[in-house]
Amino acid sequence: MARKVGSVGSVTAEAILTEGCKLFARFGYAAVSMRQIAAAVGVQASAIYQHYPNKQEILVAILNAHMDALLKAWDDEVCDEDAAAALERFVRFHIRYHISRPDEVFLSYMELRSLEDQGFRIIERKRHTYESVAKTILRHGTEDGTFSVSDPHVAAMAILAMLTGVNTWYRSDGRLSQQKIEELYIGMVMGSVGLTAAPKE
Amino acid sequence: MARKVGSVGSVTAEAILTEGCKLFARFGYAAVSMRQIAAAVGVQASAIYQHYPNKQEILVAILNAHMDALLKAWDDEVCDEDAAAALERFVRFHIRYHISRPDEVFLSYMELRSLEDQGFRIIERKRHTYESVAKTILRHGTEDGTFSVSDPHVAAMAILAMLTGVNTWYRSDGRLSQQKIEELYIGMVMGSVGLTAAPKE
DNA sequence: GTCTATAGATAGATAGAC
DNA sequence: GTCTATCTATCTATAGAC
Repeated sequence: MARKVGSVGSVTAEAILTEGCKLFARFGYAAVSMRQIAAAVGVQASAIYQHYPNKQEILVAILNAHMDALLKAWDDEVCDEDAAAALERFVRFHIRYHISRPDEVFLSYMELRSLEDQGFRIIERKRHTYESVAKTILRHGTEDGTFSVSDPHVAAMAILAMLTGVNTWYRSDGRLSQQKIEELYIGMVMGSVGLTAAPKE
Repeated sequence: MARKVGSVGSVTAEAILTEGCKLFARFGYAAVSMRQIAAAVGVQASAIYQHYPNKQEILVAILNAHMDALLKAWDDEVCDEDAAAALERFVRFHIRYHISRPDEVFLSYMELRSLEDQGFRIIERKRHTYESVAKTILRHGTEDGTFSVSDPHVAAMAILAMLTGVNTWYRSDGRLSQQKIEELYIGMVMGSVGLTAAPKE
């Protein structure tokens, strides 16, 4: 058959990323075939190559889009405030953003190993950029005496791991609301950097 | 060729788990072929089937052995002590144990999705058993007033994620000694449960 | 217990029609 | 832009020799 009636390339290209992300997150990059992705999109496998040169580039495109969106979302959120408020803002932002995109988050943590040289370097760089957001907040707060942190780098990695870990147990129909979860984690994060009371509500 | 001179089945069976673990951790379960595992062990692919009925059972055996060893190691360590000391002991234990087995740890977090029904249930049960270790320490410490924790379940998951996250950045030739890392994390964990000073040194 | 050989399925990717 | 058809490679797993 020739082109489907009403088929639009950009729609298919986008659907490949969406469905690929779901499938890769669920079964793993290596375990998912081009035919599976194509079936989820509603085209034949060969049609995918019109939009991406190979399977690897689909993964790179998914992770790239995720990291760009994450960095952009934080840029839109950030404002001038004291260290404690900035940390609280960051905790809320990270939890909210990551909870709402479980597949992208899981992929970007689990499938780094499936990236080949160039793709890996690009994604890794963006990950470091995001990590440095947390690190900078902690360093400023430590320098101005707000936080008691011996090692801002380790503290940033510890806090990020703790926050991202929400995704391993969070269920939208679970016992706790997202709001409540944010409060619990803010309490723990503030405690971990030496603050006992929440800075401002 | 017939049996290799000096070949011993139990040695091969063990080597399949060791090499399989390394390969699965590095490339992912689905991406690793029986031929790759066999080559690492030094036999032909078909020899593997003398020891494990299929690829899936290799993964199950690796994860099972890891979880059993982890639970046993904690059982050997645990003793009667107050909540703060127990939490400190747990933090040190978890970091030390997980840092020394990066491949097993990575596998047991990343490849749960590659487990089929029965294997998944078995491993998941053991993981819950381990999580309940942390949860029980936090609950007791909260009940006797040592800790300020609003939700022991969430706190346990948060602390476990934070501690396990060490594996994502730790390098044995890095800037920080294992001892120093333990101290840093103990400080953060104690802070996160509302304790400011280290309980005992 | 391990080998060689191979069956049978499925993978990523391409060619050419429409 | 998508299709059908197909190439070539590789996979898991088994059969049977030693």
